[in-house]
Amino acid sequence: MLSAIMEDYLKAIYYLQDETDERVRTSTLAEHMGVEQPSVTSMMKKLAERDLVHHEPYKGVELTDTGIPIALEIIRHHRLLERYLTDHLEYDWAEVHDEADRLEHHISNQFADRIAEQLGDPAVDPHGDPIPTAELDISAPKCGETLADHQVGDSVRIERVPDEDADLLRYLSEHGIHPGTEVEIVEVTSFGMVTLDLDGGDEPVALPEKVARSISAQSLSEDTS
Amino acid sequence: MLSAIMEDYLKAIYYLQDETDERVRTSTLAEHMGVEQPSVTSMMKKLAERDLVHHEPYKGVELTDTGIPIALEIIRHHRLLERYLTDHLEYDWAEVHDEADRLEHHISNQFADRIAEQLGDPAVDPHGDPIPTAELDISAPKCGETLADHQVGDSVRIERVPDEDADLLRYLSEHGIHPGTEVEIVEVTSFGMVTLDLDGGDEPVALPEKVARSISAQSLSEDTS
DNA sequence: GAACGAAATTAGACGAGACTAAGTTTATAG
DNA sequence: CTATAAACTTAGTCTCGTCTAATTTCGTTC
Ligand SMILES: [Mn+2]
Ligand SMILES: [Mn+2]
Ligand SMILES: [Mn+2]
Ligand SMILES: [Mn+2]
Repeated sequence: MLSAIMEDYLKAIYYLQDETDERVRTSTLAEHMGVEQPSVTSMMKKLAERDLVHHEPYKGVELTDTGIPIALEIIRHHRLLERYLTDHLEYDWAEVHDEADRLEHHISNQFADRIAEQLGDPAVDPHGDPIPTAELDISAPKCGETLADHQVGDSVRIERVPDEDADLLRYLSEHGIHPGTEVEIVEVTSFGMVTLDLDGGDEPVALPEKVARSISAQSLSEDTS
Repeated sequence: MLSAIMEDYLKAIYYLQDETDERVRTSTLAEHMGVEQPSVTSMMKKLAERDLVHHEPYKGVELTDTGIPIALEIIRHHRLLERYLTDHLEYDWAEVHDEADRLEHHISNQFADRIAEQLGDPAVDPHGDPIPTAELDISAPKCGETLADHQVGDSVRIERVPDEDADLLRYLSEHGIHPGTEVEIVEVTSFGMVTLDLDGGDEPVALPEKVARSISAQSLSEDTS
């Protein structure tokens, strides 16, 4: 019924809506999809026509109750595929995003359910993002705190990393940083460089503050359990 | 570079060319693709433009040396996917064709190579069709003899079955007929009904002659080895 | 070898999804 | 409360892959 392109728009709206909790703006969507604004406006009309989004002209769009489960279905496909590619097909986590971004539109729900079963219904994808269940329940979207929100001296556990920049992912995995890794923040410079010490020794790892702000991390304080 | 649709045309031309060894006619292709003739003509122009087919107006098309490997790549994807779906994801062989027919255009060669490796580089797909290697070598396209070519009393081994009719595949597997099954032809009626006896006992299986002609089968005579 | 029917091609249109250029609306500043 | 810049939408065009209707070519028959 829906084209792959329409599905990608719905997915993008879901992500952006999740981030800001406001209506998603045409310009934001255009940038995220890599198209010009008029393309977005025209697509929003089509999606509104089908009751998948509510479009308030000049104000932005949001997913309707019909649109949300469709977006979640695609996100489920995407994240299950990523998990499957890394766990069963020896893909590097830096390579999985593009492959999943294509395949997510073309696998059946049956395919998704079968690989979920093979994987033992995993809760998160290789980058730490939660995988919606077959009933499309999704756990806590995003826990808020990032590496940049902590102080020098804090010990934190990496929760999730952004999955779209392959170069960054390669850099991170080369330096042993995955969801689950425990690190201590050892330096934050005035010019925006964050340095981490890995639990497992080795060299400290430096990250631009912009990157630090894109990586979720939770305090390792007493009340962690 | 090529759209999924273009790939499907190339694949169709390969199949049809393989069957008849002549140039493929516009009408044949139109029927196979489920489109009208002018759609085929216009697509053939585009493919000829890119040197993937040679189009002799009013006579038909054939794949060029550039077009053949592209068709074989898609066929490799298709058959590997079918094998993978049945062997690793518990699909029934009647369900795999449609899923593979979509995914074949969207998986990378890397994905294909990885599942080939996991499967141990299988030579044939679940329906008995040969799988091209990563170097795009393909073994004996089609051995010629079908169930309908044998006499009453002959014992034969099923080599391959057509993979596009899910109902037929369900019927065959319910009656224990797969590539590798050994059967004896026990009756051929004047009104086109072929009856088989399975090696493993049970009831005889009846097939319309049209179906019998679509199933490859090799004599189990002495010189089989 | 002319005529006819089948097969193929050309011509023209449409929907999807993109673009550029031009016109509106909104928000913000003075 | 008006002026202006940014954001958004509208208008019109393009390519892709399809369609129907009209025309051309081929192969065969008389
Ligand atoms: Mn996608
Ligand atoms: Mn991911
Ligand atoms: Mn296909
Ligand atoms: Mn097959």
